[in-house]
Amino acid sequence: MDKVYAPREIEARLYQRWEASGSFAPSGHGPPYSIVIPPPNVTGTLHMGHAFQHTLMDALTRLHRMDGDNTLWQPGTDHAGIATQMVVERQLAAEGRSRHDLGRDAFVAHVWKWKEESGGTISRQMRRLGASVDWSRDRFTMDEGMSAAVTEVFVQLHAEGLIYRGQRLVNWDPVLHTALSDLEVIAEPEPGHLWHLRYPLADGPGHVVVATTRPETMLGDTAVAVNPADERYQSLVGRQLRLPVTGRLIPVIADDYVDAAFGSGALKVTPGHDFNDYEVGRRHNLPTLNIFDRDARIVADVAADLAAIPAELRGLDRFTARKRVVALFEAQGLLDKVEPHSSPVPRGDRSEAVLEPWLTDQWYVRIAPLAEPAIRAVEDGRTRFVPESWAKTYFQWMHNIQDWCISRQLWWGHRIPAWYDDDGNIFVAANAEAARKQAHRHHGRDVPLRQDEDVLDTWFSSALWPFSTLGWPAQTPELKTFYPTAVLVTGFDIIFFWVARMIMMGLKFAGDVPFREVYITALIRDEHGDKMSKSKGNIIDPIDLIDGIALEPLIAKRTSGLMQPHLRNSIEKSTRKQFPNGIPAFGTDALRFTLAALASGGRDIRFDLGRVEGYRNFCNKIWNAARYVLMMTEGKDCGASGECEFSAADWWIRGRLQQAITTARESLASYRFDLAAAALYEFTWYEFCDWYLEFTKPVLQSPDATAAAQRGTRRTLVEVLEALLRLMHPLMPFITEEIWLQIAPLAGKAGATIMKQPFPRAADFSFDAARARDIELIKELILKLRNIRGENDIPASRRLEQVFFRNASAEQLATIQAHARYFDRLASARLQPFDASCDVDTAASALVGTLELYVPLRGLKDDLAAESARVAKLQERARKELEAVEGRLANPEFVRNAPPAVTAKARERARELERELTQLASQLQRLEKLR
RNA sequence: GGGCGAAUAGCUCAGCGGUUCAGAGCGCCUGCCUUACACGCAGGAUGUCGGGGGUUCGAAUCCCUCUUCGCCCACCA
Repeated sequence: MDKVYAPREIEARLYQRWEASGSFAPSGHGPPYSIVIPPPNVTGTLHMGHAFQHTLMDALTRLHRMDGDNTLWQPGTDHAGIATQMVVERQLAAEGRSRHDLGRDAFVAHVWKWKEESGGTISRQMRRLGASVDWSRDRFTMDEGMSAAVTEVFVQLHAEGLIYRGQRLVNWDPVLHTALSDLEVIAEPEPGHLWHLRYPLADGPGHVVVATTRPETMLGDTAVAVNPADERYQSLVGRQLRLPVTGRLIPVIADDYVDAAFGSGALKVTPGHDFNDYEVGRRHNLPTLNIFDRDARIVADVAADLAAIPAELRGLDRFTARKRVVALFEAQGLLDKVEPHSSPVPRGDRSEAVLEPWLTDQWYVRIAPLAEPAIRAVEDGRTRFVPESWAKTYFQWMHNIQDWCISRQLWWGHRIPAWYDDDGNIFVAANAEAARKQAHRHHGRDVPLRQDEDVLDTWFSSALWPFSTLGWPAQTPELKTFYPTAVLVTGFDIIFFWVARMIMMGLKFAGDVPFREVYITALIRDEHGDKMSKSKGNIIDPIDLIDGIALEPLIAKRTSGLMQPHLRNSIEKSTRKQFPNGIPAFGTDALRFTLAALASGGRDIRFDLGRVEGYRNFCNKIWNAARYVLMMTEGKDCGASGECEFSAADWWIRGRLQQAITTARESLASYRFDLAAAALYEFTWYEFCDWYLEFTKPVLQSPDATAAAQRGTRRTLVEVLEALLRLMHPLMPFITEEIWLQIAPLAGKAGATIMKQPFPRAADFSFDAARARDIELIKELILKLRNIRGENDIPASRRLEQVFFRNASAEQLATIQAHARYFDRLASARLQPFDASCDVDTAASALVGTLELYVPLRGLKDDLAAESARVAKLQERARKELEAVEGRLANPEFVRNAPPAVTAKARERARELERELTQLASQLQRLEKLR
């Protein structure tokens, strides 16, 4: 083995072996355990969020697989309708072409081709992370099977009246030319203006002032509304106004929706281009005028009822039109005033284009009937959110859920299984043939049909993912075995988009909740707490943490393909500052362990490179511990033959391992990966390496140790390490496998891979608490000695030949004498019973219980100032604590009310501290006397 | 407007059904290349646990309130 752990070659070799041997496929005979992956965009690349979630899913999968469960981690990718189409269209645009140049069929074929070429990136990256997904079951949302499930669900929901086609306002993206669902709208306040416009009365002098952020929409106004209780306007309700610019007549109406305190208290009503106005219009039977075309330009060809739009405005973009309309008002003296005003502007989450409420025909899911059982499923715990507080978020949205617009005017996606005849009749069917039959029945003859041009929202197919990937609508064995899945691991950003919809669809079509638990992970942010994004230039590619990357390539990566090229310089600067030497290679296990260690219950994780480095060091620590164990045991008798004699240290480390196993198991069961990681780290480093390995040295390297004792220690060494590797394997698959393959035979274990070995159970280890107890005393004595040594600057090379102790119990005496070699080796000290040769006056001393320890300093350290300072510090500390404890004991309420165990403990502690203080005081006195 | 989080050592975070709970990593200080590991070893320093109030024998931990920061939903044109 090399002195330093070199992950790169090991990782590649092991993953290939695992995959080739089919180790990822379900095979356990225990209860089924399944996780479906949140399908990443097929065209995308892995980001830190994926690495994070995949690490956790893989840890769970490996844990359950080791436990013997019939374990499936279902992989797959999502066609990501809008995102993918945009990427491909951008590529075409770079060649000076548009999708319309190609035509629908050729374009879709083009996207498929590109998917085949680039779709492998994600799976390659997942392999680098060690993801043990069953690749043989890889799925894509537009596969035949998935598409069949989509059609089946659509047809059935339609048959039940839960999918309908309707004309209403939608969020229209005038750049992408598609409708969007409410969830895809991001509304952030943006600075703008509030224009106060005068609308003259039609039948006399005077006017009403309306305030608006969107003056251009006045071309579609069909009323002005005031609050019915607003006395200022009561006399005007029912009268007509002459809408400027157009000359149309519109009524003044009264509606509670209007806030009398806002603006002028009079609201221009544009039912065709505002969601609230649309509702007002419906209540008052107002006409709805559509003044924009699909590009959100003022309609160029003029419908009869819009004839009043002046020619000069036709065809203008809405923002140009805005300026023109304002100018027209101003020219006519109808512009009352303009105020700066900030208001939310709705933008598409993908295109970032300003959306336009637009009247169109779209397909909707009537969602309330589906939501109701999904609410109950979470209420009664059939699906449990972890952390639980996310259930509130879920409920809040579900209780206010709106019908879901599922049609998109895109080409990439599942085409809607609906056909139209020339009369506008709709035939929804699984395929064209079935639709034709329906039409034939309806008409009594064959009629020409054309299929709906639209495709479905990407999330429609995602909603079916937990059962469609398992073969639904066919009742496959996989579906029976693995549905419902055990847990969904995902981020809170898609609770509405995805989690809620899966629960609704799962209950509706698969007859049960899709997962028993939803573990909501935190969001990975950069070191400043900012979201990682391409445009901020703060993205860290998980693969770069694994392999490392030099500064220049990193800068190139972060600054290439920027949507806003002007950010280039600042990104380069901050990158140079943060990573002056690029990023070193840390290896997969270090990254995975870091991600697990960061997975506490919070919502945000600030990614800290220092942590990765620390855990890279941890990998190296494990590696070297294994090297040591191998050196000590390879080719030697590890207890296979002959009696084993186990030392106190051997028993002690078993006990500590048991504790680590228990903590790790409990932590993983409750998704506290951070606590599991901490338990493993602490056991490995602070107990196994710092203490136990050191305890083995005097036994294994000393000629006077018996063969039985050496066998016992070797056996413990290999057994504990072997179990520890299994314990760590779910989080650190590579290093554990690499070492395990070498250690397992020594521990008497056979197997081709650690992956299929049982995850340790505390009960696997017999443990003798009484035998282990000696170690606590030994550790404490060694720590005191080291403290004295350190504070007095006595170099480690200087042996403490004479350390005296007195007031030891018989048991303590026996322990110390039996373990002389531990003190020799770990503290470089020799302990002996107190006698007259010990010069107490010039000795450093310490107290362990009643046992007094003396380290004569004469000849080692003649200046006693350091020792004085050390003792004074201890005294101060003890005095403070005693004060606190006595204060508590002096309180009669405490003595009366606190549980007896607590008061007894406090009294005991007080006695201890008093003893300590007495000793420290006399010590200090002696030291001071000599100075 | 409604809902949800967070505030603990210089930094990133544990601890939050109450009495050795004031912790970890990184950073910092002092010694050490002690044949598993300098990606290391040994020793050490560091915080009125955001402010205020309350409950209690006892609160970082429970309750109220304030301040600051963040997120989600709704959106008064």
